[in-house]
Parts: sequence; structure tokens; C-alpha cells
Amino acid sequence: MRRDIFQAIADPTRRSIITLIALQAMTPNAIAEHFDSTRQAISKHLRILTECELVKQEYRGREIYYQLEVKKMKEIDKWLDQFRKIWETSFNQLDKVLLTMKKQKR
Amino acid sequence: MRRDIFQAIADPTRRSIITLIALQAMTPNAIAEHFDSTRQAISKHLRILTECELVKQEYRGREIYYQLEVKKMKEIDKWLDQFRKIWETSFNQLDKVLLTMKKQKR
DNA sequence: AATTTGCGAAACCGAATAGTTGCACATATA
DNA sequence: TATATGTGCAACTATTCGGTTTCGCAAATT
Repeated sequence: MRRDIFQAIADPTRRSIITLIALQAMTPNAIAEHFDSTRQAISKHLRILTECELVKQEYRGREIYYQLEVKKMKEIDKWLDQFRKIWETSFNQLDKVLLTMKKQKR
Repeated sequence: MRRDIFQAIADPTRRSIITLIALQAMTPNAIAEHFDSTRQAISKHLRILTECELVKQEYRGREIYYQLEVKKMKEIDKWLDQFRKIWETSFNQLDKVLLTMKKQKR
């Protein structure tokens, strides 16, 4: 199923899960312990995160380890690029204005 | 009303609007011309974007000009920082963990 | 003064969402 | 072999979401 990564990170619980499994692979049960909702609810979140490839699974016996696919996060970073350019240039424009004012002062 | 910025950028139409008014302030009518949905639908999106302060309004007569508040986008960038640290390491820590797990498996 | 234009708000609707409970099933463990 | 454990899936529910249509109102235009 095709999933939107921005829709995936819209939910605060999912963002917490992402942070939780960023450095360590964890099982659904272990993850669920960090939240108030049921294991099934967490499982649903993991399904959504897996569907948009933000999270990868590794099967070990009856356990499944989930862990963040960090590379996928770059997509958000890439989308931010267009705005990064703006907030950098708007800073430059401010410098420009300040510079002009200094020049006029003389 | 308190709004979540991540929930705001979850909708593809809203992301398009954001890009559209990133460099130029625009009226709802002008924005709506770029989409298939009605002006009222766009107005709803603008309301949500305004509520989470991603967009600023400027009243001019009976017209209202909407423009992106670029600074607010930095919040997303800031959230990405924790993951940027991970993907920027030359030897991915995540791969390291996986390797350790595979070794323990043997 | 009468009409047109630009806008937001309200009421409504179908679809999606996030949560629950109750299962089925494979894998460990006794 | 019998039981406990880890997991995903299905069915159901309340709520939210994105869209439309209809309306009211203020500002511009005639």
C-alpha cells in the first residue's frame, strides 16, 4: 500500500515511536510499554510506518524487531530545502538592509 | 486554537499552498485558481495554516493576503536534527546495531 | 443607492483515522 | 504434548477531516 510520509509523521504517537526506535530496534511489546494505549494500537502505528518505508522489520523467531529507516527521513529534509533557501536569503536581505542603512549614515 | 504543525503539513493540498505562497503573498481567490477545489475549501486550509502560525495574514481593503511564515518551518527542521545526526555519521550506527544482532544470532 | 466582488462561517456529508476488543496462529517453554 | 507468549488481523466505534453548498457581511464599483 502506498503511504504518504508526511501523513505518517502527523500523529504525535508515531513521532514518539520514530524517536524511540531511531537508535535501537525494538519489539512491539517493548515499544507499547512506553505508551498508554494497547499493543494492538501500537501495532497499527507500526504498520503505517512500515507501509511508507519509514520503518524496517526484522523477524527473529516469534519476535519482530522494528527500527527506523533513517534514510527515509531525508525525504522530509529534501522537501524543506526549498524553504531553507528562503530563510537563508531573507536573513541575507536583512543584512542588505542593514548595510544600506549604514552606508546612508555616512 | 492550538494546532500541530506536523498535522498541518500532512495534507498534500496544504503543502502545495505553502510552496505557492512561500515567495509571494496571495489572496484566497488567487490561490484557489491553482486548485480544483472551491475557494471555501482553500479558505479552510488557510485557516488551519494560520492557526498553527505557518502563514501570516495581511488585510488590505476587502482583500486578505496570505504568506508563508518561513521561520515557522524551522520547527520541522529542528525536529529533524535528531535524525540528521544519525544519517550523517560515516558508519551508520543503525547498521552497526544490525550487525551486532546478526552476530549474536549465530 | 444599487450591484458586484472578496471573504469567512455554518451546516452538512462521506471518508479516513485512531482507538478498542476479540480473535487466530506460530513459536517458545513447561 | 499442553500451555504460555508474541504477534498481526478483523470488526466495531467515536471522532476528525476534507470537501461542498448556502449564507451574511463589508468593501469596491457602477
